[in-house]
Amino acid sequence: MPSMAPGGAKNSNQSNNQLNGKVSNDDRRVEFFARKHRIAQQRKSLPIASVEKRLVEEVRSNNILIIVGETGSGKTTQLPQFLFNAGLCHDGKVIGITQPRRVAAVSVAKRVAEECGVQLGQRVGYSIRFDDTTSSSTRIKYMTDGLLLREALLDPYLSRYSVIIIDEAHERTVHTDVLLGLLKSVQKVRSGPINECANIDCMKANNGLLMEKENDAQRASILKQYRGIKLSPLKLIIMSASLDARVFSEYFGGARAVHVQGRQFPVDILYTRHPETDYLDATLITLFQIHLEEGPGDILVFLTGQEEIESVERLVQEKLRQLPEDNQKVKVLSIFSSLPSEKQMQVFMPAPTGFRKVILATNIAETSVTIPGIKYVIDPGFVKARTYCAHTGMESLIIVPTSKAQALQRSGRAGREGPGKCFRLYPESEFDKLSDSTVPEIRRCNLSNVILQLKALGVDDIIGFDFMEKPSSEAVVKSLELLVLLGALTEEYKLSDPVGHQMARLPLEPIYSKALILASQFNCLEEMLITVAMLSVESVFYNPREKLEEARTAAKCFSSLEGDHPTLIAVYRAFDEFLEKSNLGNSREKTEKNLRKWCKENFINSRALRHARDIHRQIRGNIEQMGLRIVSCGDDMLQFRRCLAGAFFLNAALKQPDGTYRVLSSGQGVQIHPSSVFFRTKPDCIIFDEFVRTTHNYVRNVTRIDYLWLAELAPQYYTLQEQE
DNA sequence: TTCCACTAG
Repeated sequence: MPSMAPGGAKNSNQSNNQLNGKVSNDDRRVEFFARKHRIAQQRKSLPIASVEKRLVEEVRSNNILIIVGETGSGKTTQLPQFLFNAGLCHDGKVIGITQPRRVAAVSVAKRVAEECGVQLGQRVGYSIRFDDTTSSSTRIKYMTDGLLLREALLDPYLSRYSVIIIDEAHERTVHTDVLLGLLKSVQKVRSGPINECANIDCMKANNGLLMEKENDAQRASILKQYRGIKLSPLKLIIMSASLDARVFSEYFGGARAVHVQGRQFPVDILYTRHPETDYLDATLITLFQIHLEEGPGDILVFLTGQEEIESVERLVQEKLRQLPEDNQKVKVLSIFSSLPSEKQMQVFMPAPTGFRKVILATNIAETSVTIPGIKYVIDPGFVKARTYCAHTGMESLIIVPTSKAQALQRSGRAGREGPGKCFRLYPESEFDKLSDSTVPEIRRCNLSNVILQLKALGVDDIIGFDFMEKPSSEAVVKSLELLVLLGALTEEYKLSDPVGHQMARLPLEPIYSKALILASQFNCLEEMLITVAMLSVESVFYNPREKLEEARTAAKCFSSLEGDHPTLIAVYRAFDEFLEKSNLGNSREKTEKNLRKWCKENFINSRALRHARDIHRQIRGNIEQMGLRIVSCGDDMLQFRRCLAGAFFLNAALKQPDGTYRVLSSGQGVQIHPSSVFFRTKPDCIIFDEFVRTTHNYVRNVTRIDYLWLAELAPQYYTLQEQE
C-alpha cells in the first residue's frame, strides 16, 4: 500500500540513525506527536475528564465552590486547564493554585505546561520561594500557600487573580487557614466598587485589610490604583479530601460542594484483634508475616522518628540473618527528612531481582513523597507531633495516635499501582475512637509570626478575625505579649514604626528579624545574618549512628568556645570559602562533586547548608532594601554575644547547682541538648535558640553570656521582673 | 549522661 511507503522508509531511516547516534527532525516530530497523543489519551482517561462541562458550569454559577476530589482524580492538573479554556482568564487575569509543598507546586506546573504544549513560564508557571518561573504571559500559576500570603502583603486584593484554588485544604497548614480567612474578606471586597469611602467601610466590615498607615508607600500606591475602580469578582475554589468537606462548606456559609471520583485500587484493611502493648514488636512480627506468607510486593512501614527507624532497621537485619537463606532476600531502606538526599533517593530505586523492598519511613511518605511499588502498608497508628503550650510558650514533640484522615492517607499508599493491603496494628474499635482529622496547625503552634503578618495586612482585631478554627485566646495573648516585648507592636498592639514594619517584611521568625535589626546597632549584622540563616534550616550536622565518633571529631573543627551560634558561623564560612575556592577554574560538575565530598568528610548536611545560603541571599537583599548597613564585628564575638542577649533575652537560663538550668522568663527547668558545644562544659549563664521537649526538656543552640547584660540590654523585661 | 515528625516565607 502506498501509505506504507513513508512509514517503511522512516523505519529504515530510524535504524540508520540509531547506528549513527543521530536523530533526524522527522523523528523528533514523530516523537513529539506520539507524546502529544499519549498525553491526550491519559488526560481523557482521568476521572475528572468526563465532568469538565459540569465543573465549569458549577464554577460559573458559584463564587465559592468546594471540590472533594479523591486521590488520582486529576483535579490539580485538569481543573485550571478547564477554567482557562472556558475563558476565566479574560482581561489577562490569572488562575492561582496553591499547594502546601514546594515540590508539588513545581512538579504539577511542569506536568501541566507539558500537557498544554507550552514552555514552562509562558502560559503555565510556578512561583515558590527562591524560584519564580512566571512571566507576564503566565495565566495558570502554581505556587505555595505561603507565597500567596506574602503576595497579599503587597497586593491586598490579589487583583491579578480571577480564580484562586486552594488545593489540599484538608491539610490545614497555618498558611492555608490564614489564607482562607483573608480570601473570604477579599472576595467580599471585590464584589463591590472600590472607592475611598466604600473601600474603608467595606473593609472594616470584613475584619480588615484596612490601610492603617498611609506612609507605607508601596501599599498606598496600590490603594490609589484601585480608587474608583470596580475590581472584578474573585472566584474561590477549595479542594479537599472527603472527610472535611462539610467543615469547609459551613465556613463559607453553606457553599456548594461537588464530588469528583478518584482512581485508586482497593486496599484491604486488616486490624489486630487486641491492642498491642509494644507497637515496635508488633511491627516486626507483622513485617515478617507479610514477608513469609504474602505474595511479592514492597512493604512500607510508618514509624515516628529517626531513632525508631534506626532501631527497627537493626532488629529486622538481625532477624533476617536467622532465616533460611532463601528467605533473606529483603532490602531494608529508610527515609526521613534529615537523611541526606543521596540516601533518600535509594528508596525510589527498584530492589535487586528477587528481593523485596522494606521501607521504614516517617510521615514524610504520607504525602510528601510517593514511593513506587508499595503493595503492603504497616501502620502502627502513631505519629510524632508538635504541640504548643501557650501557658509557658514552649513547644514540644510528642508521640500521639494518628487521626482517621491520616490512617486513610497511609493505607491509600498501598493502592497506587494495584490492589494492596494495609495492616493497622490496633483493633477496629480503636480506629472508631480516633479523631476525624488532625488538629489544625494553627491550634498547636506559636502564633507570633501569623499575628505579625495579619497586623501588617491591617487586621487589627486578631481575636475577632474570621478564622475557620480560632486559635486559643491564651495563645493569641501570649504571642501579642511577645511581639510587644520585641518592639514589633506598641503597647496598644499596633504595628510599630519602623521596627514592626521592618520585621513584618522579613520572611523570618519575628525573634530572628529582631536580632537582625538589633545587630545593625551592634555592628555585627554580617554575623547575625549568617546566624539567622543557619538557625532557620534543619540541623547542618549529620550524625549517622554507625559513625558517631567520626562525626563528632569532624564537628570539633568548627566548634567555638563561645557557643553554638559562633560555631554555626564557622561552618557557614568554611563552606563559603571552600565553595569560592572550588568555583575558581572548575566546571560546575566538578564544583558539585568537590562540594559533596567536602560535606561528606565533614559530616555536614549539604541540603541544609544550601538552604541556609539561599535564605542568606534573600534576607541580605531585604536588609539592603531597608537601608541597614551590613558590617562585620570581625573576631569581636563579645559584641555579637551581647547582641544575641539583647534579642533572645526571653531565652536566657541560669546554671543550677546540679548542673541543669532554669529559664529566667518561665522558671522552666532545662538541660543543654547533647548536640551543643556546651553539653559537657557548662557556663553559668546562657541564651538559647529553642526549647524542645523530647525525652528531657532540652535547649538547643546555646551561647555563653554574662548575666549582667540582661538587665542592661533588655530593661523592658528584666527591670520589671525585679520590681515584682 | 546523648539527640527533631513534616511544611512554608
